[in-house]
Amino acid sequence: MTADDETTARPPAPGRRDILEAAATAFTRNGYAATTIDDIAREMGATKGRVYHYYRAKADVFLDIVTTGMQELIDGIEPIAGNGGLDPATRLWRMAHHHAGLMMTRNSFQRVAMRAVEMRRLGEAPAQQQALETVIAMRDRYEQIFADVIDEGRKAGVFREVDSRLATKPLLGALNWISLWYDPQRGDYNTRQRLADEYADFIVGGLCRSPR
Amino acid sequence: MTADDETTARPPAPGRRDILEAAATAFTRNGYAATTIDDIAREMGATKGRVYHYYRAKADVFLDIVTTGMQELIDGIEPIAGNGGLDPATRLWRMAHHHAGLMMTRNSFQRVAMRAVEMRRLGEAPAQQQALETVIAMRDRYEQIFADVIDEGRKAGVFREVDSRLATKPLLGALNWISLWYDPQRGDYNTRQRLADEYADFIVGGLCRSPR
DNA sequence: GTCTATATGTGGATAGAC
DNA sequence: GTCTATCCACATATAGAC
Repeated sequence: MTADDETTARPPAPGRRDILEAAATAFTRNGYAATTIDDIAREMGATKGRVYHYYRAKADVFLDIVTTGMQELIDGIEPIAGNGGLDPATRLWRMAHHHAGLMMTRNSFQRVAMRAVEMRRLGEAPAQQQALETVIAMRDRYEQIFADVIDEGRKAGVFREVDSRLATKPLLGALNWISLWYDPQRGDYNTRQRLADEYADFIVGGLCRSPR
Repeated sequence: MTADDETTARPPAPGRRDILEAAATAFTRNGYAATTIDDIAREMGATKGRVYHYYRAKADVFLDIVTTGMQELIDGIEPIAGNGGLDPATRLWRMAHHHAGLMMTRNSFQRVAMRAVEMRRLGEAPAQQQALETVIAMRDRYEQIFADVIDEGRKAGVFREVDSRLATKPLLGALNWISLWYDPQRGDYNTRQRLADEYADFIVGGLCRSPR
């Protein structure tokens, strides 16, 4: 294991943290293209000199938010998916529950991360293009973790006969959509838990064999 | 019923159709803010003079796409929701199926429409701001149509005990997400039907009483 | 109705003071 | 490490020819 493992993003350095938080908030408010570097700087009570001291370009700030967000997702569900002591339906329920939670508690980062995946290009720089494709690859890996658990449940007979890879689409679509409508200002711990419960029930219910 | 009914958008005039199609394609590719009027014009083999002959501003083009897309959604499901001859689960299944279909066959319009709802502002002009809020209102009405059918099914005992309004979130989230990953270039009629079937099954299954 | 200029504002990125 | 000042490219929107 090297310190520069390609498939694992490390948390951002302390100096960059404030910038990422401010930028995530600003991107969430107005979207990537409509957000200016001045917006980001103003969000943290500074000027753009500060931003450009830590990042070469706006796209790099964006990519750092996105990879951080994706890594948070992966770190959260991998231990659940790999817990062989639990049956597949329970694991899927907990994975969905955890994912839903992150969409709320880490709303700005996750909302920005969700947007990145639908982008095709992110500018002229080939390095940034490659970074964007790395993010897409992280998303694919993430979907595959869900697909594997679905396959286990299907073979065990608890889930319907579905194409597991395709089945992740409505499942994660429902969950990801939370990042678009949930208002992080509102709601306490309990309401978030109840909401995540509802989502997890809905998702596992949608995959289980029909009662008829 | 007046010709200028506030709650019903009419289809765009013929001269505007080409512009909307081109703009929807361009917005889908690069997003609203990153798309230039030149991009839109180039998309239809013209120059910006043409666009500005029909629309005062880029935001107006955007809003015309969005209201058209939302109206297509409403027109499609209202007759299904109002069909008293069908039980609630069947109606919900068909509504979900139809919605899924529009996300694929009308991908560019629907993808742009989905984006509008998450926007808070769309520029400085108050008229555009008001138009954006009208779109949000259309979305709310649309969600309510689903919520009403869910309530019927809940009272009839076929659906779980859920907050119907909240239940529309995972349901429509799963469906709307299609617009983000589906590639309209690929897939024929049959594959679209199969996909819509899967989604409708998943959604109705997620709301039905658990088999246990 | 559609085009080619062009006026005008704005935003990403850099240079260099402190 | 943070700031101010500035360059330069580009995009919206307009004016006016055809």
